[in-house]
Amino acid sequence: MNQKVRVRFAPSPTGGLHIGGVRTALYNYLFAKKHNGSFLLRIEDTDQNRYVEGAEAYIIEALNWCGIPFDEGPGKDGGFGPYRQSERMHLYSGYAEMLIAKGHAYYAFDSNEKLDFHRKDHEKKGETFIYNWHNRLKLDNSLSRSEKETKERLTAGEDYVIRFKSPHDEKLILNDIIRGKIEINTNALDDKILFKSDGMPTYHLANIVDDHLMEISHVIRGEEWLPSLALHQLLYNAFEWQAPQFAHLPLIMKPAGKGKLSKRDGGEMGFPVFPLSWETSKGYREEGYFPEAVTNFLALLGWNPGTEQEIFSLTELINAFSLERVHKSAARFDPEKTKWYNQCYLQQKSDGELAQLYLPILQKHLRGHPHPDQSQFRAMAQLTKIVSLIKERAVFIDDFWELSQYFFITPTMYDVTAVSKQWKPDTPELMNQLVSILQNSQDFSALSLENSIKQWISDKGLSYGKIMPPLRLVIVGEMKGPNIFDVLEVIGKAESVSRIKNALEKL
RNA sequence: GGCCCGUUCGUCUAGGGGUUAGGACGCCAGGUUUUCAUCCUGGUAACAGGGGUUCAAUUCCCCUACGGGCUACCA
Repeated sequence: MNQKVRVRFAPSPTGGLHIGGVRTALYNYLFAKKHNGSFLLRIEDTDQNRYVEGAEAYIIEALNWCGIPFDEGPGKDGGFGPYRQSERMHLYSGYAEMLIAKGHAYYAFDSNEKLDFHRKDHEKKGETFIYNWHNRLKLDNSLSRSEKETKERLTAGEDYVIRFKSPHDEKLILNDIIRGKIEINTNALDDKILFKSDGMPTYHLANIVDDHLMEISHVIRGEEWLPSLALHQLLYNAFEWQAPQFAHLPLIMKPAGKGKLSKRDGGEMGFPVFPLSWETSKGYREEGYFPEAVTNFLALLGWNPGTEQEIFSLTELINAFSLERVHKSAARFDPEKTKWYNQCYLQQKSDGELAQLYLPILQKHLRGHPHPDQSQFRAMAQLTKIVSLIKERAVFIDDFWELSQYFFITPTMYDVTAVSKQWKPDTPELMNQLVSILQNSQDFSALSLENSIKQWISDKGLSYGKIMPPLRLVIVGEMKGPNIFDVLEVIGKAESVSRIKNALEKL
């Protein structure tokens, strides 16, 4: 590659960025970093009607949260700005005129109503109305009217659009890094509008002009753009510009049902489709996913390095990534696997780091839950210990509370089926004896407790089954959790004893 | 309808003219942990169909089916 790699992610600020868009951004980012290139963010806000306040800030925040910040973009000028198309409006009309001057575009005056009528009329006959070579001379435009008339109507201020004059009977050979050679007959193409009557360029014009001006070397975008590739190539040819290389990414499909993943699927299907919450729809961040997990599963959705490795840091992804190994076929999104990724990343984190993340959540839960020993559990060392005991059961940090609440709050309810199964007539007496053993323990460490309790069990000729399950039941409240001796050590002698006594009263 | 793209276990995928078609998620079973979970071991399950080409096709070509995208003065 002799040209400097410059790629762009070019969303339109119409709402929250959905996860497919994040993947497109990610692939652009990985490709740029892999080739020491630049990753730009360009805001394509040429459609005033669909503009949504706050969407741009959302996109930037989402990219940053994912750990894939852009090198150039709004607020980060790299010499190719501005990066919002609304701030580049002065550029586009000149290029549209240039195309007209070269005979590659023309003015068209057809009203929306008229075109709608043609479309409906064709539809009735089972045909499709295409505005192109076969009928453009029968329609109302500068090709079908005299130069004089066109000029008059333009100066009179009549509404017009500028259309691209798609060639007739040409065979176009397009190239896509992922899909290879694609042949298209230009006869099926329509004369796309490049410049709207409101004075705004359409996507097609603005996109090509900006990609050229910003010296974009590779256009990496979703497959929904594949049908426009011919037009875009034709535009580059018409301008006599060198086109960038193209790579069209496979779409991400809904986990169930038909069609591509859309912004609405999140709420309906019970998993996030947004990186960050957007309006009423929860985001991956708010649901407790780690950004590393999100980028990891997204990267592997539609691409893989050909090895059996599944866990990749961002740096590893950069090193391993290549567009050639991106798939051609669409991938169905799998929420279960995304959870698995999160679980992997959670297990990889240190107990101390997890404790830090848990602390605010814990404090929220503990509010309004008076506990005599609450202060001691706020000590980070203690919390780190608790986290180390429970984390293997967790997928999200939020799971920690459910998994550890009995460390902080004395159980008041006992699992009913466990009670009927474990609480025998002689259990209270045995528990009483256990209380005195605990009370007499000088060393309340897990190891020492385990020794003395096991010693007692074997001295008395008791079975573990008579002691251990009921002990867990009275300490935890249910038949779950880490090693019971570790739990005893953490909650301490006084609390351990009082929990047994509580249970003796209640059961 | 037209144009374009695609098709390997339920899902994500590896592979590629001769393989016991490999891995991961999920699911199931066993082991460990006297609990739960983790972990380990094993199991389940796939080349859409039909024609070619070839000594040989899941792999190459064609057709069909199915899936998907586009078909706006939206991106």
